Amino acid sequence: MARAATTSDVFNAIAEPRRREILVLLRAGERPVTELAQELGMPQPGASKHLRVLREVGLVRDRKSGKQRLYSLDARELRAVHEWTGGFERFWNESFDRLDTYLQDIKQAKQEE
Amino acid sequence: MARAATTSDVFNAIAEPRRREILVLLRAGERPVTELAQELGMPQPGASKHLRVLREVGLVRDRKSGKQRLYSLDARELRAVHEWTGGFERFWNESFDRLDTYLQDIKQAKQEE
DNA sequence: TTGACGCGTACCCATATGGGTATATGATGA
DNA sequence: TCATCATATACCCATATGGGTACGCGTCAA
Repeated sequence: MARAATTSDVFNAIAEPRRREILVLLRAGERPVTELAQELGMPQPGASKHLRVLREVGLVRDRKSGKQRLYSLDARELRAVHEWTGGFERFWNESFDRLDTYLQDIKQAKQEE
Repeated sequence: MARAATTSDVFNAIAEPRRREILVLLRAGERPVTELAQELGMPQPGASKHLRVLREVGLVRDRKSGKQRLYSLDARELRAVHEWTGGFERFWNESFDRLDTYLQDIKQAKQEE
């Protein structure tokens, strides 16, 4: 069954380093494929494929402009990832040495409810 | 060349829904593999494999306890993901309709420097 | 020492993935 | 209409991935 389709999951879409680079590049504004490919140091078809994945999960948009197709960022989906990881914030804030104690406190508090 | 090794990249490690579930489950405290497998509704070897990936990227730790091996969360690496996505915050906060204007403003401000 | 647990690994398999090259498609300008 | 530029697709390939099953290994109790 392999992994869930990349094209349907934002987490999977940003699992690719190149795609993350593309998103970062697009923060500076919309860009045509060729330019992105150049900045990534990869052939155009490769960039196009990555952009397709990003488009299908909704992380980028495109609009035609003459012969070109300009891609732009649509970061809304990234918010979900940000919030999901945010759900672990108290765990990385806790000193790891104290984590055990911390968990025991929670457990105990729960039993006392 | 396929994708970068899952075992070396946190983004890749959390691209798997099951692995994300495991992390969530571990927020409640350390657990043995069998229990996790049960809660995930998957055979133990499968859970072990996912746990191995999580361990190799440093998202979980394990300690032996008699016949069991207890896994616990180490969310520190998730912070990187949280911060990376956080770098896009201003983009999902901006109304998308206004994004163009926003970018132009930035561009103009830059030229005026 | 033996048997039962709890777990990690080895294998095998179907499939998704990313890269590369060639080529189809679309739009523009002469 | 034709040549050209900008992109997307179609293929082909090597490889990583996740799932399932069988099994090896260490630990504990009797």
